[in-house]
Amino acid sequence: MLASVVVARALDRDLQRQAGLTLAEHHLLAIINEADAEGIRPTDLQLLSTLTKSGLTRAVDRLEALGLITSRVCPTDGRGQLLVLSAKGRQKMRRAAPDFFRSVARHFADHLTERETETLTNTLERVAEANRV
Amino acid sequence: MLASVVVARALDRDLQRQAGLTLAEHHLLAIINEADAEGIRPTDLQLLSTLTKSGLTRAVDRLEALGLITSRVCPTDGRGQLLVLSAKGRQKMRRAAPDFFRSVARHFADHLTERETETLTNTLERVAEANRV
DNA sequence: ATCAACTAGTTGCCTACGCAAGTTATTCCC
DNA sequence: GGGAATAACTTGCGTAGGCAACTAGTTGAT
Repeated sequence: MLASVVVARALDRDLQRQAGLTLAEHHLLAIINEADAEGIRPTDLQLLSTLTKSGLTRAVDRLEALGLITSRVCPTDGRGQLLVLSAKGRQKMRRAAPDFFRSVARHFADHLTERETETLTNTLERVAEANRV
Repeated sequence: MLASVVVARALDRDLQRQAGLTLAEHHLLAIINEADAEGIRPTDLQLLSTLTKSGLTRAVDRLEALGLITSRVCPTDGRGQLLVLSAKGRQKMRRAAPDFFRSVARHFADHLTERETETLTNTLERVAEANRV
């Protein structure tokens, strides 16, 4: 817990200084960025993010207000939305990437051996999965 | 990050139901409980907690208002305090312990082998240490 | 076709907590 | 021993985000 908080805080600080983004914002943008071209549904986004439904609604609203993503009603399900990065959002992510990678290396990855990284990834994925409701 | 959030949420939910404590509160109480008999200073507490200075001030205030800890001015440094568990606080922790251990096992520990636990502990301690400012 | 049961998101309300700027006590230096 | 520099908290302010209750759209059973 301590490690996760301390790393999150460091990444957040760097991101805010270097790209004007919060770690949470950056994370959502990253997930959306890697998603299908026609967009991602908030429900699917939630599975990959650390936010709850309500938190996600508001975060998405903010990102949209910032002009970094756009949303449209899902054509196959009128209740839902499809989210995509705007041009501005894609640019922001592209420009933020180098600094972000350095930041992750510096605050996290550089402190692990390859073997440890592998163990960490495996076990923590399993733990996360086990607690998914 | 996802694993830490998901586990924290599960522990928090269980603790609130079973002991009426949040995970953050429980964690602070646990640290204070394991500290020296004459008490612990907020500054030292902070090193072991996930909170910042200001967050800690308020959390301590809340715990004191709940009657779970008591504070007195540190005799050797008038700027600081010494925090100890009250009788009520010690009782609370004692009663919460069995459920809490089960909760930790269920949501976290049971999903790891001994070897993995060791790796995790080592690497994450190192990471936390590296980011301590 | 209709109505119940479910699912996707939203909103009201509330609280914890971070940041940065105070305040008071301490230490250090000359 | 007096005054700058530092340390230990505290406080004002702002915001993210959780919970629970709501709305609206979808599905499934009869």
